[in-house]
Amino acid sequence: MKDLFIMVRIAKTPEERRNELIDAATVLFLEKGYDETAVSDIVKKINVAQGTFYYHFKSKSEILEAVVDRFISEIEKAMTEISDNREKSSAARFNDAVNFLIKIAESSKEVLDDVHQENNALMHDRIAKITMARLVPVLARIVHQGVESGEFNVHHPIESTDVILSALFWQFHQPGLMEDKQRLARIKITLEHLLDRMLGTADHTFVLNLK
Amino acid sequence: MKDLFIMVRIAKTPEERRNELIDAATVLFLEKGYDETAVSDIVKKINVAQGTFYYHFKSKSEILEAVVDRFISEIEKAMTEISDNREKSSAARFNDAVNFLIKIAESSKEVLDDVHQENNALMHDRIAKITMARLVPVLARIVHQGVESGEFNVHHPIESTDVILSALFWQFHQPGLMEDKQRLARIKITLEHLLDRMLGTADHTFVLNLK
Amino acid sequence: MKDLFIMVRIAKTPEERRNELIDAATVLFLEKGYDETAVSDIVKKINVAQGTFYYHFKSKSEILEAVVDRFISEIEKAMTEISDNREKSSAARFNDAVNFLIKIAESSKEVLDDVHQENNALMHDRIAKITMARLVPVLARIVHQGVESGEFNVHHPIESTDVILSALFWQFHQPGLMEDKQRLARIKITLEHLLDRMLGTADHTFVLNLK
Amino acid sequence: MKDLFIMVRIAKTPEERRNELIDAATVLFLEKGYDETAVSDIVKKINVAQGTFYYHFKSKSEILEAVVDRFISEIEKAMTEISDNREKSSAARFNDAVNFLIKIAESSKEVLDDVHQENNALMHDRIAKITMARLVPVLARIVHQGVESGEFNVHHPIESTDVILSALFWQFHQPGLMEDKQRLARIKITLEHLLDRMLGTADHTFVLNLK
DNA sequence: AATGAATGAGATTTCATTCAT
DNA sequence: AATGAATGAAATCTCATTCAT
Repeated sequence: MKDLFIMVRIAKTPEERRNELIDAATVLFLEKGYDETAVSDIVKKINVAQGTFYYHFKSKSEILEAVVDRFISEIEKAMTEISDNREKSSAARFNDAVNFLIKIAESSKEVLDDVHQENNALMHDRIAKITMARLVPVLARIVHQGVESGEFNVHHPIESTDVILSALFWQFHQPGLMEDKQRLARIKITLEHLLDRMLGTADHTFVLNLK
Repeated sequence: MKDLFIMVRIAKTPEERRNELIDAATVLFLEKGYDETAVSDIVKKINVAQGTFYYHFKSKSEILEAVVDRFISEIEKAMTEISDNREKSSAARFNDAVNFLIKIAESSKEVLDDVHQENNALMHDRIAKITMARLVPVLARIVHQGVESGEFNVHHPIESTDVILSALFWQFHQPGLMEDKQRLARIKITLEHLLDRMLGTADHTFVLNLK
Repeated sequence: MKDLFIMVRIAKTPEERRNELIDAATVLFLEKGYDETAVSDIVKKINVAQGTFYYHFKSKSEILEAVVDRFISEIEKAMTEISDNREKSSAARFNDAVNFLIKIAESSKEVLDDVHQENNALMHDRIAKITMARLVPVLARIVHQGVESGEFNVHHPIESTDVILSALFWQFHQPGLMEDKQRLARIKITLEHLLDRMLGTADHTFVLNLK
Repeated sequence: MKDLFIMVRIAKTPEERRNELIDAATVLFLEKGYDETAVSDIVKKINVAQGTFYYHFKSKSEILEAVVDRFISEIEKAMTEISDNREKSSAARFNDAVNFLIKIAESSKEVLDDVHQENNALMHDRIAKITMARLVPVLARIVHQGVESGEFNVHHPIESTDVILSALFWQFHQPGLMEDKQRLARIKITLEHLLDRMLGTADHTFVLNLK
């Protein structure tokens, strides 16, 4: 049967192919984790030959880089938009930012079942580290503005943002969190409260989209 | 060279051998990461045959379990001691607990160079998750007592402890943190300050051993 | 816990232990096949140490020998008894012999599920070959006597017996045979009929216990 | 020596390579038995890398399947040809068929020395079972036609064929049979005679090529 | 007679990467 | 740009057997 069909060779622009590969890899890395995903899985998913992969990427780890980069760029872009929205107060923008992160966390939870979540330590770790590195400055700017406008009361904006973001990351990284509604409710209240305290805002300034 | 000598057969009690193996594995997992460590590396390190490993552990992942378990048991034990020290105030005990975690983080940093730290995502992730799960209750008890004695002002002790611990974990997980002395100093001040705010204590209640 | 009990060392006569080991091995070889059975399985089954095995048997294959030998000796003994029963006609004794083989086949089918039956190729093969070698003379004697008494009409008693036995062996070796009642009924009639023809007896001389 | 040369990479069509591998495996399985043959033996025999094997077969057992399949297909094809030869009587065709089986048995005996024959229990068993399943219908058809044309006198063609074939298989499976010329002669006469009786033909209808 | 920890060879399998076409 | 067969190193795990006690 295989012999009856001539494998049609579709040449695309390098960028198109690269993106297809990154798309496939993203899904697989999320589903099965980086280590558990073979290069052969990636190429099979978009029906190209093994060699094609190595035409576009030097190695398997290079595509991880690309996946992570693209993922983060998207987040960063959205975050920057939120941060640049001059129509909202600093507190409102900070609130938006946090809720955006929550949305991201939720959508990736949908892809990852608990069993596979562990396999993702590597990718999650990378994404988290890089995201932190890139997001902290953006959010810190909001904080800084908030301090200047008198909305926030914070000593070290950058470091505080760093600490706040790490706390958020960890919380949303916990498996099963979104399912335990009672716990989620307590976490919501706690986080909102702690944000108020850490940023020196009045109670109930922040409202997280956790339900 | 190795080939010229027939290995001398030294029988030990299973417990001894098991511990030797766990010791070796711990070091290697920290140095090179779990995936990058082969069972053959472990046995070579203590000069036993490959089969010896499988006499004591059913699989490679079983020894990871053992490594993690032992690591955490030690931490838990120390933490419980700190927490049970009735001679100190809640704040002092909480302070001790945090400094103990810092000490652990520092000593594991010594083993892990930055290059290899990434390989450790899996083990770090496991340790972190389990440690959190086991440590949160212990620390939360301190917080709870502090609330009762009026030292702390916290709404949800467990959730707050969870958030605080996650923030700490993340901070100390950051590569190169301990080397950047300036940043470290700012982080120290920030964390101390945020702890005060989150726990509702007077400024400068907490003093972290970060230098 | 293990430390609290002192493993009681029970010394038995070599013959007792040997037999225990053969018993265990027989069951395991039937259940899982020779290759799939580890020496460690055998010793675990009767709670003795690995070394004990090698005190009684030089090698794993030696115990297979022993298992097969004992199995066959039992068959041979029963067969000889049947064959020596001077109160019955040759045809009746031959009939008894065949039915005895059927009984053996049935009882081993009970132990072996179809999945594992394939693993038993080796043991079955051995048993079959040796059984044939030892049983053919015994049965051939009955045939010979039957020829002399005029009951049978056979040219080469030994070779004929050999052929008849091989046919029987194969038939009963077939997986699932005993379950397919319809087929079994046809096989029964066919075998009875062919036996009559091969031995030159009147129709319905032989009645096989297949139901 | 081998280490000094880098293997030249020769790409062939999957079918070619697959067949090369099956060829090599067939010989080795016959010579040493399935268990005793390592995948590394197979690839060494045709000078390809270990990985090449797994590019073409999912597992070692898959190539056993392939070996057996090909073996049997060849037999089946030849048998069908014999069976379809309308120019010969049923008896003549049945005779041809039996002689063809004898030829197969003889040629495989050449490869298998007695010592290694035992290792082949698994493969022989498989081949025998499958061959029986596929050959019985073909031969039974001849028998059936013979009954209709009045050449044979048989009650249950299928079951009778089954019994006859099993007897033949076993006989030719016996080690050393072909070497013991005297015994072979007696077996020849006996089989010829029993075939006549079982199929209800006149004496000396069948002539087996055993010498 | 018995113990059981230790041995070590060897087997199957995976997979990132290469390269001739 | 793409193909896909081939590579080969490396890894985990099994198990018959040994041997000091």
